[in-house]
Amino acid sequence: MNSKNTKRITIKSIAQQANVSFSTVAKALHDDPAINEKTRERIKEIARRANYKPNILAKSLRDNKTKFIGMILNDLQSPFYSEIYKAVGDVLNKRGYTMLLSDSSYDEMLEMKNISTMISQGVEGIIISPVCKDSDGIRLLLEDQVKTVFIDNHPSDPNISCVYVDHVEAARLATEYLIQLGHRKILLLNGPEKLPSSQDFRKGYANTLQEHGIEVQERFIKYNPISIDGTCRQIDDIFADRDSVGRDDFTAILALSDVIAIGVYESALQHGFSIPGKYSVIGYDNILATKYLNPPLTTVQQPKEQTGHYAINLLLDQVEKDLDEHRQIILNPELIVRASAKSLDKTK
Amino acid sequence: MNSKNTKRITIKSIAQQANVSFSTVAKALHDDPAINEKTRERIKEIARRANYKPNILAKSLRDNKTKFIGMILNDLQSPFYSEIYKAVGDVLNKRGYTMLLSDSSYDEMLEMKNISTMISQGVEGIIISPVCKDSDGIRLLLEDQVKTVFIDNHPSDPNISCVYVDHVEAARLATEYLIQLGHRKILLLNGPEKLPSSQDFRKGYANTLQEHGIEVQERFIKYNPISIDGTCRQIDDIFADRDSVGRDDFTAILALSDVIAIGVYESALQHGFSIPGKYSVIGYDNILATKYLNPPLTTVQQPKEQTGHYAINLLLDQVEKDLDEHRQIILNPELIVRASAKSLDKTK
DNA sequence: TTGTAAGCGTTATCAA
DNA sequence: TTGATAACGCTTACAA
Repeated sequence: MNSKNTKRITIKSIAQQANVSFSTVAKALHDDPAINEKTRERIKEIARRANYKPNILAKSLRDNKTKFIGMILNDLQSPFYSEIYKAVGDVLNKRGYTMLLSDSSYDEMLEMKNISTMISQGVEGIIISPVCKDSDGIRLLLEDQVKTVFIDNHPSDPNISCVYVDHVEAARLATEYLIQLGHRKILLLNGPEKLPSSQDFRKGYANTLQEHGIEVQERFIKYNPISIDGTCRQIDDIFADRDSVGRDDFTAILALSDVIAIGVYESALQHGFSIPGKYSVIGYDNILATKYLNPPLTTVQQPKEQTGHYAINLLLDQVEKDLDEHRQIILNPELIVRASAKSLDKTK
Repeated sequence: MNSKNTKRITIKSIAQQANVSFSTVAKALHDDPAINEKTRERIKEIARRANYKPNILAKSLRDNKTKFIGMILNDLQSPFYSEIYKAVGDVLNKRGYTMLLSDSSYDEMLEMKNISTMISQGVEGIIISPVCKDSDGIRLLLEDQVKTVFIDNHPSDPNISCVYVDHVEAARLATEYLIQLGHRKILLLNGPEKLPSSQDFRKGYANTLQEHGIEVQERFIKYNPISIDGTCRQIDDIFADRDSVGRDDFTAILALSDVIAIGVYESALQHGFSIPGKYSVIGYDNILATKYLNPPLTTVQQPKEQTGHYAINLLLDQVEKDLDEHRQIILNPELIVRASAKSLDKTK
């Protein structure tokens, strides 16, 4: 906004210049045919020269429509999310909306604050990747009847729309594949424990082990931040015998996210172990560049762009038609076999 | 926002319930000591129970402060930008601001629209990575005296603050290194031609060649979108002899962005050439995961988080102190030697 | 201690 | 064809 000394151009200031009332200016700028063509053009010319831009806030206040859509994610930097909001942003732009973006950093308090602020700002709808199920923030969203679409997760309340990939199935796909390759001791690097996707992923992992008669050991399930550093610290603990799991207790690693998998790659460099020689590794998301890693990362693909498109279209439909109809869209994960996981038999 | 049938909680509606005037409510909610403690608590309790959230837009309209900061970038999805706005977002959050984010997609028209919308929305400042120097959008920014910080580029007008990495130097670093390795025919994959960073990068490349007595050939400088696909199409053209450059005319590739470099990796897979066997490759940005590529990508590091921090602090200082002081912060690039570029001598 | 009124920049209704 | 007026929700003198 301008410095205090430069005053804003408004319909009023234009009215003064044009020697008409401000409501005449308003009409002229809206091409109201009631206004004399000459005055209209004269006014529009003045507005143009002054670089007049309507104050959307004032307009919003008046007609109770802001054209703001809020987007609340857990890590703006994550390539996983960025593909999603790229897709969302494109649609928003085309349909004349503006995106308010904020980052909850996997923190329930911050999420609450973000939601609250956005409601205050009059967002017409929110796309959120929730920190956990049933947080205060989510309760607020429900009580205030804010149009909401969950992504990356299904809400426990059916009164909310959502678009998500079936994480249970994703973990099943990966675990099944590892078992086929002969792995029975699989370390699960599962991100933040409260994260809904983490819980589902764990379920898919555990179910599949059980189906194959393999015991699920809690000590094989690790919760750490989704970051390269966080992952390295976990592996460091294992290699320094500070963990209940020893370095030779497992043969494969399943990661909740490709970023975590990349953390394992970093660890491999640091500790000098080989992938998939020492450990087979499978990631999740299929983010940019995983195909070109050394070795190419075997991972489970999430349709990220699709997620974004579905989510924003669902939301905008609700917003524009003022519907209270809810839909749950479940997308399918897909195993992408590359070279970071290999058969145990051949290695022995 | 709520459905049409659910009406919003306002100080007025609370006033009705509490049987006081709406200004009493306003004061009570602001802990005005003038209000009787009992009434104050009673009012606050009603507000709490009703989940009252102030309408920030109305407040903004009144006191001409929105606490909105706009961020306009060229590709939301790019890992390069996402590290930057992660940093910006963190600061914004802490200081009570909200980020409006939009994507110009390297399109001058879109940029203009984005700027214009944001001004309409009353942003108090803008961080922009401009599509080109001297666009209409930038002119608008100047005329309206919007507090602005350029990133990834230096404005031709000194009246704008900026934070950027010296792209000329970055290209020099990379080119110098390639020349040291014995390369003299270096293909430059330089992104969109109008992009300011592209022009600087080219300059650094050309200057360095000349300093070493190597002729700068226009046909070696290619302009393509910054994407894997766009890069592949360029290499395809070369391999299909549809280009003025033949596949054996050069020994190294310098890319304006790691994303482009990754495109070359994809091409290598498709056409079966080896990196650095056939071509040495150097990228720019040092985005996530480039360290683990096969081969690890030699690239030039940009301090992205730092860029974000400097930019937002610079901007917020201007905004909050209403200063018209401008600063240009130049950050230094750094060559990161890994394994995608190698000496020519040894290959022969 | 509480209430009244004006104003922020719009839009829309009604009167002139 | 143009102008006056009220309203959106909030803050803040000022009056009671």
